[in-house]
Amino acid sequence: MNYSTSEENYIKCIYHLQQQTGLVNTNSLAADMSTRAASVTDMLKKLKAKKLLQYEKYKGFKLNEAGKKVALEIIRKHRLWEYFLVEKLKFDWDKVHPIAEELEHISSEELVQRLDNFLGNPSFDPHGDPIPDKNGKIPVINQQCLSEIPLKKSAIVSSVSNQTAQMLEMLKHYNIALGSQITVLKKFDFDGSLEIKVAKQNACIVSEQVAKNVFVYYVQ
Amino acid sequence: MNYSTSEENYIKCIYHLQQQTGLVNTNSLAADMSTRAASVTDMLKKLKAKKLLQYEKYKGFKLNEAGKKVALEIIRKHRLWEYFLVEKLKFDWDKVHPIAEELEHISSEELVQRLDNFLGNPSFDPHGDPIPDKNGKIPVINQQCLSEIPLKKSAIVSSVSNQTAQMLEMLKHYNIALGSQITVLKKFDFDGSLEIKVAKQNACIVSEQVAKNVFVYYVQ
DNA sequence: TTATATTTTTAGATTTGTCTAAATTATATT
DNA sequence: AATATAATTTAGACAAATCTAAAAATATAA
Repeated sequence: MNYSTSEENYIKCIYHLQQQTGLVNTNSLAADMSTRAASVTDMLKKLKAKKLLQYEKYKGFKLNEAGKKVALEIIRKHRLWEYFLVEKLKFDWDKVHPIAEELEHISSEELVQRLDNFLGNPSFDPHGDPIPDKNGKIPVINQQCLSEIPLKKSAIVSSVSNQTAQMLEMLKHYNIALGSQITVLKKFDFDGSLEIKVAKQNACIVSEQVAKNVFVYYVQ
Repeated sequence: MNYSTSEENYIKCIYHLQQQTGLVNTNSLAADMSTRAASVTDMLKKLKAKKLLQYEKYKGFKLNEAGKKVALEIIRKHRLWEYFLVEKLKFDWDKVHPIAEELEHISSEELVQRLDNFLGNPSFDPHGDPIPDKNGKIPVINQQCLSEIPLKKSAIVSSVSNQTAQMLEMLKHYNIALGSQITVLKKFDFDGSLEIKVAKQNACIVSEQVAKNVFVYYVQ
């Protein structure tokens, strides 16, 4: 089956919302898609007719297994292209999202598979988000929020949940990137800020807000 | 200015047709676009309104300078992506056209420029067609048809005008690729076929039909 | 040069995806 | 439980891109 760009954008967006909330409602999807609730209702009917959606009028909705499969294919393409843009074309990671939004709708399956191989079958995109494989299987990583790890335990940065240009700027300043080694030295109860050591640099202090958006996994 | 995928496809197609015929007529564009004459007329009005087209009802049409500039940007993207698909993703050259037809509509200018640099600023695509630079300048090559070059003169294959899978199969069999060195040893008046030597291989005979679709340039 | 054939355009319909405004259903409040 | 508020859907309209069928313009041929 082949879906329009618009259908694919809805599918992807529903997927992300239902990951958080289980059932999705019309208004939140409209907000996330920057469109009107009436337009969402129109599309819900189409996706239900195409058997991608569990949907009862006024009762909320979510993708069924077929819908999730389609969503994961789109997400796979999006993240592989993001990886390509950052690793091969040397884009800054905060610039690649809108371009990947276009590239993810290129339909050739062979293209995706060859791109995957060309890139060395990466498991995570430049933001640390997992890249589903061709069967829709998502690599899992045992990650924890930087603000919650024990003191003195060495950890590696695996993803960043706030992916704005402002956040990138901060992380660049701290010299924090995906793969950076971090140890938390002290937690200040006053404002929740942390004293951390990034790799072999001098210790520094990050705000609770920053810490809550940085995810890490343990090495040892 | 930003154009729809449909508009871009028309612009590109008009460009190719007017390269051959000067003025383009409705029916031939409809044939090349696999659409109806009425649809072409509709689009011509739009492109004229957007000041890309010289068009008088019933009198034929052609792109003006602004239209040609847009066409060359699309062709540039198409050929850069074809180069990427063949050189980096290892697609066969007869498989890449439909994928490049999709990729050429990705809008980011920065993407095109970075892709160009990543590929090493190639001048010709995998079919030997010239890749316009960012200013729309097309590299010229002094090429001649294989069927018309003098005997014993060494030449390099620069492009192939018939780009079907069938042709590719023949050329693969003869071990002829872009960049191959060819010398014509003898011309048979009986059927126009040529005895040629490809690089350091044994001499072989190609039909007039093949020879007419292979273009070369001289080395010395 | 008149009649015929071909090409091109117009008129009006259709599909997809969107919208506004109004109606309907669900939820919250008193 | 009745009513007010919020969420959702329906009805009807619109723009883009296409189509068919008919009309108009141009080209060709007797």
